[in-house]
Amino acid sequence: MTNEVRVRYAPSPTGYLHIGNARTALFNYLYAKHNNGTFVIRIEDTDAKRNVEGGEQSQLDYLQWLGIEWDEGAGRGGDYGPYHQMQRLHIYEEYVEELLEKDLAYKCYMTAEELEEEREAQRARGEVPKYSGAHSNLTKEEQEQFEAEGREPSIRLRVPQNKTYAFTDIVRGDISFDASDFGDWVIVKKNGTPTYNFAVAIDDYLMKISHVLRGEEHISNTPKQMMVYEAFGWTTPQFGHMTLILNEERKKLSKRDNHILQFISQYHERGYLPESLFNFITLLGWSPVGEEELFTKAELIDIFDQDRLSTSPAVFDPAKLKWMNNQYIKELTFEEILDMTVPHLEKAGRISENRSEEEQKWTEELIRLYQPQLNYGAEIVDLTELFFKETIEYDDEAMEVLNGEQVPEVLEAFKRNLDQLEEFTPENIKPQMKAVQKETGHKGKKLFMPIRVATTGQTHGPELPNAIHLLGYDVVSARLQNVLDKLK
RNA sequence: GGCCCGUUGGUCAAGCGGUUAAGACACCGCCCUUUCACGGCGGUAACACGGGUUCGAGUCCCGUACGGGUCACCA
Repeated sequence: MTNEVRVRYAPSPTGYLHIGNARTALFNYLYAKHNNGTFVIRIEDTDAKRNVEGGEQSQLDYLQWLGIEWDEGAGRGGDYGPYHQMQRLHIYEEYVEELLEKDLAYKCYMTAEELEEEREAQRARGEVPKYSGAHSNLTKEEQEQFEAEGREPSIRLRVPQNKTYAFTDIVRGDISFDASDFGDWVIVKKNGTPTYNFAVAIDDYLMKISHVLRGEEHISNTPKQMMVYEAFGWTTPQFGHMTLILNEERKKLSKRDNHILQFISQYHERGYLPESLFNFITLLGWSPVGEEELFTKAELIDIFDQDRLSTSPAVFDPAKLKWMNNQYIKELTFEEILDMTVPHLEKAGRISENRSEEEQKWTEELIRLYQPQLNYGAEIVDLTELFFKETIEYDDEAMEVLNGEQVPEVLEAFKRNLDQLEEFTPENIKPQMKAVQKETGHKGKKLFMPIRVATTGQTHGPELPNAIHLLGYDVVSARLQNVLDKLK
């Protein structure tokens, strides 16, 4: 037995990579890299009905996009393959045979209906539903009888009674389960494929997995897997169960949640950076020593410490992710920011795909205007809305500004000055404000806010002379006139 | 309902028997900017409750409450 750290992430291709999956993969990755271990990816595709087309590839692609690389497994090969469970059926068969021979497992011919009846009856009696063991001691003749009826058997593991399954969880410490809470459970379905808890145990053993880090929802699967190890006389890996990630309703993040973007692909599409997602997800359920929160992948690998995994669930806060992404965007070059924003403007139909040089310049100036506050690529569309609206509405806050008594005077003067401008450039526009100040005696908020609100419709917005320039003389002039008319 | 896990500000969280109970996001205020954004500074805000143990409990133990997970021939 070596001390080599080997961990795995074992997705099933029943969907796409979502935050919860990514988090599990991430911590396994960090643990492996921190300990110079091996990170394996195994595909658990035994539920053929639920597998979705392209799911596996998509998950692997997004893992890579996040910067989570694996050393062994799906798409990469290795010494312990194959890494798809459906290609390992012959392996499970051998082990099942062994259990059958040793009478540690047996064939059960009960139908789904019979089992359901049994459970119903138990519930009616106020008992916890649990397989009764009705077929645990069938005679050869009885088995043949069922076979003759055309029944297909499933195979169940004999669960030892009067036993406690205890383990020391890497995250939570000692956890134990009473074997009597479990009935003999199915290890091979009627269709011949192994069940999750069985295949996992076999594979983790054969792939020499040393540490199993997974979500808290697997705690109650652990004793079942321990039973398999026990049946074969194997020693178990170390288990560690990480906290769940919750939505703002404090429920496990589920695929049908509409408050929060669930899938990594959605963050990619909206223009989040993989580095910030990596950083952010790491801080969900784990905390570093010290007060710093922004870390590169290399730093995280270096400082990762499984003892600092937390035991209570974490609510996913999109606002903090935005902030963190903004921090990463600030490190980008302007070229990179263009790459992450321009496609969104194109897609929204705000700018043409085949832009003239002039439109390109305008676009770049527009994006530069919002660069400091940009949280994610797609946000540029909302942020810049005022530049594409025909008419603007003034909300209460805006109206309050426009109702100031100095407003008509300021706007009139400003408009008059703009009218006389030969070149409508930011450099020329700015002095006009100064001129209005001199002329009317109003300055600061009293000067700028009316102009800002009248031209942009917002009390918060981008650098004013540039915004006015980008809007163009015609629009600005019309908007100013419109407000002046209204105020009369 | 049984079993399992958890409970420090709105959220993420530090804390590992003695602290003025960190820090971050969000929120609010001030400063910078003649406005806005960025940035800087500051503020509001927390140990679920009840019993123990202890000279001393956010920290240890036991209950209660609340929250979550899981109870498949899904993974």
